Amino acid sequence: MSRRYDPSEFEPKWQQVWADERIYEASEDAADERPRFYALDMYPYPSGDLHMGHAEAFSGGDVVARYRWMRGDNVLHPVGWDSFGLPAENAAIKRGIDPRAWTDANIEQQARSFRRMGMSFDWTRRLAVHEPEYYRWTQWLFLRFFEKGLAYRKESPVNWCPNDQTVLANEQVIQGACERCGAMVERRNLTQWFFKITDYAQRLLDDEDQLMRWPERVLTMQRNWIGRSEGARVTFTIEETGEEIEVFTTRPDTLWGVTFFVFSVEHPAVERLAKLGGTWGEVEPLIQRSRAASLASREAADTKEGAFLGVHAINPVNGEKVPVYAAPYVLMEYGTGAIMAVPAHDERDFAFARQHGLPVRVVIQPEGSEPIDADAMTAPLQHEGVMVDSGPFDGEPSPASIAKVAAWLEQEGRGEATVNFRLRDWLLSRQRYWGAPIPIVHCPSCGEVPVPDDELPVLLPDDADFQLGGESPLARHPTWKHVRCPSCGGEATRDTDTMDTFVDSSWYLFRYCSPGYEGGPFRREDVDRWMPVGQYTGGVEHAILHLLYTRFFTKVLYDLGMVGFTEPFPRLMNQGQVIYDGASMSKSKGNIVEPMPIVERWGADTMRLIMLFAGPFEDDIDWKLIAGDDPNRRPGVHSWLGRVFAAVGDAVQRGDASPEPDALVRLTHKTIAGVTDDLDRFRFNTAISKLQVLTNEMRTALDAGGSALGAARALVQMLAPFAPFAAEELWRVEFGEPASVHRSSWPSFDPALVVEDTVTMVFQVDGKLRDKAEVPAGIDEAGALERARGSDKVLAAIDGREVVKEIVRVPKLVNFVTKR
RNA sequence: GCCGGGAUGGCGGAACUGGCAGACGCGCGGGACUCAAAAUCCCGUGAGCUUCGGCUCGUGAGGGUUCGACCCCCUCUCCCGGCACCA
Repeated sequence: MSRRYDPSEFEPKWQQVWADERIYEASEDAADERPRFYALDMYPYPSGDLHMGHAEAFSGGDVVARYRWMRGDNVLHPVGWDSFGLPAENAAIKRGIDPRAWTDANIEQQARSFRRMGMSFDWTRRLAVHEPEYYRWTQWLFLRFFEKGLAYRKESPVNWCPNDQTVLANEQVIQGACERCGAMVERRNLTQWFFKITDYAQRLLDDEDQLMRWPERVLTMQRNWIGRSEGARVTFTIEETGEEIEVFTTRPDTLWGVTFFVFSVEHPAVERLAKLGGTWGEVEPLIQRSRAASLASREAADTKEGAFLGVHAINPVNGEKVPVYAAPYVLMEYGTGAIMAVPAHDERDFAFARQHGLPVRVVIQPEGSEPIDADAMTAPLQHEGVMVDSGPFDGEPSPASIAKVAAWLEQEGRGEATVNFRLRDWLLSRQRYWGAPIPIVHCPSCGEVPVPDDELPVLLPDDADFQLGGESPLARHPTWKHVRCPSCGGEATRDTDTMDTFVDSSWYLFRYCSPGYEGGPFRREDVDRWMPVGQYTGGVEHAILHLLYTRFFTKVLYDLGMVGFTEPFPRLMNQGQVIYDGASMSKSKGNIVEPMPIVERWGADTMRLIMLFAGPFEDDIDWKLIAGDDPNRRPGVHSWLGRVFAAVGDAVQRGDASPEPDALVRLTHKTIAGVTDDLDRFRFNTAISKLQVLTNEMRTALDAGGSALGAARALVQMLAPFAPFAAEELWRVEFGEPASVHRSSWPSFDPALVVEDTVTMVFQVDGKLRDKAEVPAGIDEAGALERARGSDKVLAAIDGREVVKEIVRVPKLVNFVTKR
C-alpha cells in the first residue's frame, strides 16, 4: 500500500536520530581525504524567534551544505549568533529585562527552531559574540589594529542618532536617517574611534576579481560606495596670504577655464580668510544657515548659496587671480574641501556662476562648432571637444588629454595625478552598553594605553544603568571606568565606548574554524584549512556593511600574517526578501507571517519547499502570491510530497518484478544531470520542477504496470537536500537503508543516456561561408537541410547553389523539457 | 545624472545561453468518487479563427543580424536596487 505522507510522524524522530548520530559534524581527522567545503550562512541576530527571512536564507544554505556532503565533501556548516547590539539594550530600557537574559533566551528559542527545521548545523562550533570568551578576542583583534595604526581616535563631524543616543558609521545612515530606528541623523563634532578602511580602498577594488561568484548588484554597490575617481591634485595659492591650497579635480584639462575658487563652508581656513578679507559679517550667517539646512533636509541644499571671502586665488597654470568663495555646495568630506570652479564645463559651477554673476570661460570647444558665446550659454558644455585658450594644450582633444595635462602639472610642480575615494574610515565606537568594550585606558600622562592582552577580556559590568540620557551606561557607571594605567600605574579611566557589532561579525567566520581555541582568536592552520568560505549565503542588506567590513578585516589579518588569503568569501548568494502583498512584512502593517507555525502545521520540509520552489533564490517572494491568505490551504509542495510517498511506496512494493520502462530510465538519468547542474548553479526552483516531473512519470510507469525502482531511489536521494526529513524517512524505512540518505553518494548518470547527437551543417553559397544550422539528430540529412533553409523565401534565394561543406555530429545535453 | 539588474499567460515562474515559447506549480473551469463536504484522482486552461485535420498571431515598443531570435546588435519606454552638489 502506498505510504500516506504525514510529516508529524517522522520529522521529530529524524531530528533526534541526526543529533544522536552526529552526522553533521565536520571532520577534523587528518586522514580524511575528502575535499573540505565551508558552507556559511550569515549568522542571525537573536531579536526573537526566527522569521521568514531566516527560513528563506537558511533553507538555501542548507541545500548547499547537504548537497556538498552528498557530493563527497567534508562540510563545515556552523551556526552562531550576532548577539551584541541595540535591541537587547532597548529591551532592557523599555521592559527592565537584563540584556544578557533577553539575548540568551532568544538564542535558545532560535536554536530550538533551527533544530525543528532540521538544519544541518555542526552544533559543536556554536558561538555567540556576547560571550566573554568571544569578545575577549574581538578586543584582542582591536588591539592588533591599534598597534598597526589601523584603529585611531580623532575628532570629526560624525553621525549622531538622537533617538538611539549613539554615533553611527556612514554605512549605517540611509538617506540621512538612522538605519535602525529611522530617526534623522545629526552632525556632531565628537572624538571617536575609527578603523582605517580607507587605506584598503584600492585593494578592495582590485581584489574584486577574486570574487568569482558574487551577484553583480553587490559588486556595483561596493564599487559605488568606495567611489574611486581619477584626477589630479592642483595647488592654488591665496594671493593675500601666500598659503597654498590643494584642490582635487577629475578634469585638469579644464584648468584654464577656472573663473573662481570655492571653499566648503566647513573648511577650517574660511573664518580666517573671511576676517582677513573683511567679509566675515556676510560669511558667518551663511555658515550658520547652511549648517542648519544640511541637517533639516537634503533638498534644501539645492540652492547655490555662497559668499565672497574678499580674497583671491592664483591659478597655477596661467597665474590668473580669481575670487574665492565659501559655499555649502562644496563638501568638506570629499577631496580637499576646496574646489577650482569651471562654470563653462561643470553644472554646479555653472549654476553658481550664473547666480553670483561670475564669468564663464569656454576652454573646450565642441568639435566643428562655431565659437561659443559664453554669455548666451544656458548649460555647461560637457561633451568631447578641443582645448582652446589653454596655453600649451591648445588644439588637444578633450577629455582624452587629461592624463597628458596631469603629467605636465607634475612635471611643472603645480600638481600631480591622483586618485580620490568616496569611502570614509569606519567609525566603530558606540556610546552604548551592549557591545564589546574598547580595550583602551586613557591615562593623563601616558595617553591612550592598550589593555595588556593577558588582562582581556575587559568585561562589561553586570549592574549598568541603561536609561537613556546623559552619558552612556559605561560612562555613567560609578566604578567601572576607574583603573590604574597599565603603563605607569597612575590613576586612569577606561574608554567607555563599545564596538560596533559589525566588528564582532567581521571575524566570526574565522572563529568557527577554531572553536574554543584559547591561544588566540583562531589558529592559522585551522583557518587556512577551511577558508576561504566555499559558499556564503545571506541578505543583500549587508552589501556595504558586513560584506565590505569583513573583506577589509581579512586583508588586515593577511597583512598581520594571521591568514593566508585576502578574500574571505569568493562565492556569495543573496536570498530575496519575503514580502507580503507587495510590501515588506512589519508589525505596524500587521502582515507578518511566521515560519514556525507553518512548520508545525505542514512540516519543516514543506516550509523549505515553499521557499525554494517559489522562484529564483535571489528574487523576492511575495508570500500572498505563492501561499495565499489561508494558512489551512494545503500547499502544493505538500501535495507533491504526498505523491512522492505514494509513488516511492508503490515502486518499492512492486520491486523489479516487471521491467522499468526505458523512457523512465532515460528520464531518471536526465533528471540527475539536470538537477546536478541546477544545484551547481543554485537554481533550486528548477531542480524541484524536474523532481516533480520525475515523480509524475513514475506514477505513469507504475499505473502502466511497469517498475519504477531505479527512479524512486534516485528521486529520494535528489530530494534529500530540499526535503531532508521526507527523504530520510523514505530512504531508511522504505528502502531499508541503514545509514542516512544525507551520507549517501549523490546519484550519477550515464552520459550516453542524456546526450543526443545534433547535426551541425556548415554550408556555403556562392563560395561564401553562409552559416551553420544545428538540428537534432534523427532527422535525416535532407530533412536537416530543409530545416536549415527555413522559409520558402530563403530556399528560393539559395536553392541550387548551396554546398554542404561539412556535417558535424555533436553530442549535446538534451533539453530536459518533456512533453506529455 | 551615473552604475547595476529587469520586463514572458489570470499568478509564481521555465526554456539546455540561437533551434517545437509557456516546463513545473498556483489559480480557475469541467468531471469521477461522496448523502454532503474535505481530501484524492482524471480532463481542460496564452489569444483569435476553425470544416476539429489544423491555421494565424504571440516573450515591454520599434528597427537590425540570422535559414531560424525570449536569447545577439542598435534606439526607446517603464520597473527595481545602489550612488548622488563626489568637483
